Amino acid sequence: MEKNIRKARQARKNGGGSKTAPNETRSQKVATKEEAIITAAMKMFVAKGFAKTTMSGIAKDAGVAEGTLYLYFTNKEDLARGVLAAFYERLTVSAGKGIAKASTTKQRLTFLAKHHLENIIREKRLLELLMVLDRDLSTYDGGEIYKMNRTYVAVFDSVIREGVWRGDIEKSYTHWVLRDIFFGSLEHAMRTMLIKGRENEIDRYVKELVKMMLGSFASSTASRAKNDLSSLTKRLENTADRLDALIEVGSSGKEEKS
Amino acid sequence: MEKNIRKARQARKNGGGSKTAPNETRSQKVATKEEAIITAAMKMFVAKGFAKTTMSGIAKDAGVAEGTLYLYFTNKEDLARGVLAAFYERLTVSAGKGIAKASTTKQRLTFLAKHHLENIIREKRLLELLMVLDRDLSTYDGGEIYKMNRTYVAVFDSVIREGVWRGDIEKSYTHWVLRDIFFGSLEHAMRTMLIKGRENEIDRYVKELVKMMLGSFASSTASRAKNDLSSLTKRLENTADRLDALIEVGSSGKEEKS
DNA sequence: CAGAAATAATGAATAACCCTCATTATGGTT
DNA sequence: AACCATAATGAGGGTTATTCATTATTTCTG
Repeated sequence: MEKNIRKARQARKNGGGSKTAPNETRSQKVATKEEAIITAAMKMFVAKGFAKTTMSGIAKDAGVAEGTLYLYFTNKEDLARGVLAAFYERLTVSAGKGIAKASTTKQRLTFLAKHHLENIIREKRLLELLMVLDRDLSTYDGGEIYKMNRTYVAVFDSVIREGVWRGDIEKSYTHWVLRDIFFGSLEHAMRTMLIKGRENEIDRYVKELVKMMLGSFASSTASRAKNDLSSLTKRLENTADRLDALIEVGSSGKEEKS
Repeated sequence: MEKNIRKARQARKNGGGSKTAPNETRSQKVATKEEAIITAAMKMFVAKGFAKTTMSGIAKDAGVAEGTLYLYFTNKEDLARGVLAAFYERLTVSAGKGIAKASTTKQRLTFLAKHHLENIIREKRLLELLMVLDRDLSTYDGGEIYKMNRTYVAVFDSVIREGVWRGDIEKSYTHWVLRDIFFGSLEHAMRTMLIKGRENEIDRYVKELVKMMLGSFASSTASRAKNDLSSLTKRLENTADRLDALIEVGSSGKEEKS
């Protein structure tokens, strides 16, 4: 019965058509309809959160009957999962693009942090979805969001891995601990920024987080500047910074000053 | 009408009587009844999350009629807020006790981190409440949870302040950034630990987080010098290699093996 | 202490919501 | 054109948060 629709659901991602064009095959129509539903749902979830979003409202906005929603998603939670998956997909793409343009570990981490923070601030309520859907943490592993989240986080992982290889990040840190520190900090920061109206301090926040993650290599060492080791460190830092600057100018024209 | 009950709600915290003793003044009775409601609600929220917790279930467990709940709390969200406030209150007390027993900054941070992580793992679903109630982030400031959260976080703040004063923590870090990094990391860690079944790695996690927060000051001077020398050497080699590569190629932004 | 006044508690009724399913519409195929 | 598998519909069932008219309880007053 609904099996065919569900199959079509997997087969999306290809049809880029946004509006319901006149000459579409049946499965294409199904795909665009699902997109319409997800779009409408995301709009409403972002605007009102999970509880206050109604299925009837989504249906109306997507231009389908209420019952139709249940052909594409088994229930409200499943629909929210679809919304989250789409969100992660978007994030993954834009994060990958940004990383490609940055060369140093510091630049990459900075970009990733800023990118993540800006996005979750813009769509704050989607994180509520994550928590609500985490209800069944045990079965989370197989789910769609989980996979999307994995591929998104993989972007970060690759930056860390290369950072360790380059010697920018202390290798004794456990990978997944670094991940939690990075994303956890940012998501918590989002909350306090929204509460306190500190959205304009994103740059400062990102700077400090990255500094902390890069640890002793990036820190000023000013307070300990008296012995040989410190001077050596400082000199090396200066060299590395100049090298970074050189690479920055050579590879991409834009980017702000450090 | 309900005004008097609400007043009594503020006046709780004093009557320690748990059961409904025969000789109670009216406001005491009200206070114990509210406690019963909050206890029942917390039990259910923790067990089933916000959405699947029903007001009728809470009422039955607390031994009151459904309508009575609405004399003490304006709605389900307000009740959840009360539950969260009670949770923070408990956390604040136990955190304070633990801090008093620890002397060094490292010990204190370690204790706080472990304490927080263990508690939010045990009562994971309460964080879902936080997110759901964050709906009205703008009005959050005046709310009850906000205040309780502030006093809880103040424990952490005092540790940090003293740590900076003692020279254990770099003073260039912004206070609230440190806070976000600390609590955000732990709360995110909780999620991944539950998903991946890594609850047994709490100690390792806490250790790394604290190490990162204390930065270069954490390790003893002797081992630090040795570590730094080898790290410096490696980093210097890496830098030199990258510089060579850069010179050879000219200004291509790509990076690969040395 | 009786009776009045104020306060607290109750639970049936209401409205809103998610979800099901019998029915109808549609697109492709022979 | 007639048929059939698939897609879409929306009224109705069951559940839930919330209200409010009514009842119970405590406190006050003369």
